[in-house]
Amino acid sequence: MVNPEQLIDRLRSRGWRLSAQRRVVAEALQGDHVHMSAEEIYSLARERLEEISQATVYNTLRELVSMGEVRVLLADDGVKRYDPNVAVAHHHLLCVHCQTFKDVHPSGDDGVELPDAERFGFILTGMDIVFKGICPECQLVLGVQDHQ
Amino acid sequence: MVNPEQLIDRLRSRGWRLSAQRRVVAEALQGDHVHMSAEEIYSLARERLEEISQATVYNTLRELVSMGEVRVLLADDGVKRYDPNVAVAHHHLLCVHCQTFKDVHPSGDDGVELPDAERFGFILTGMDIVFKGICPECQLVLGVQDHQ
DNA sequence: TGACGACTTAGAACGATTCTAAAGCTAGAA
DNA sequence: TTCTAGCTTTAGAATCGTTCTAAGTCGTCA
Repeated sequence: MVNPEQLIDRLRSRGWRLSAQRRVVAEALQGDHVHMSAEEIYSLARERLEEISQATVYNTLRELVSMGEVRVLLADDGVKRYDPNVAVAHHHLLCVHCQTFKDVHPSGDDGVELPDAERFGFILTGMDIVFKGICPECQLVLGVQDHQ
Repeated sequence: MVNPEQLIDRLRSRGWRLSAQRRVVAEALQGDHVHMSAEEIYSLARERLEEISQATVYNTLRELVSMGEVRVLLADDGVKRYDPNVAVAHHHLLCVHCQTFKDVHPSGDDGVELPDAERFGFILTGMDIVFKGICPECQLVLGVQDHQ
């Protein structure tokens, strides 16, 4: 598990000016949540600092992403989710119904390679694996069963 | 290479009513293009059928997706691209600069597995692998070089 | 104290997509 | 052939997440 202070500590040590607004956004991110949307982060931040504006949440998130401290995930609904867990390599499991992401560490992922003939002259910078499925809560809602 | 008539043939044999508008959308999809956005498909369709409306393009694409004949890809810009090549299993290579997708067939992808302990009770329905990189055209634009 | 730069804010603007309500087509019945 | 019911198309409005704008606030350093 990630040290809950990690993100804020990293930001401080990078000399990032830590206003009250930025702090509540960072705190919301590093809590033990699934990866949240900007909207969810906004409402969580608001519980702690009522005056914070949506624009500040968006500004802060955009800045954290461009600093490389937070990663953006796009669910199938097109809405961005924010993943603060950049320090540890991992992939994702997405519920196709409720669009929730979970971090996962698949086996065999280091064996995946793109043959030269399929690189089309690209400079490769990364690879993401997304498993898709239906989470337990949505299985109940949908009335589906896991036959395995 | 996919038979260029495949998509339209499949649709016809499924009893899908093939209007002029739907035909030009399907033809645009199955041409030898990279995976296009709705906007790009609209302008291509328009070259062949000037009166076609944007709404029809969106309606048709949505229907093709829900029929399972076309797959949606979300680039990092949040804009949907449409992949008509559902018949053959494949993964994707995305240019992080121009957001173009190419189909690829990595090696070792069948060795990737999610351990039981990491499934969190999900019913798994699929796995997508997306390689990211910079395409040759964008390398020129950006002035970066491939050192390998 | 003043001034500058960084940060925040409300609200407008934006862009992709979906919705709405009306009009147009088409296949098959009469 | 004509009629009709249902599917399809249309323009434009609406939606929603996100970004932009321009003004206001704050903190820091001289």
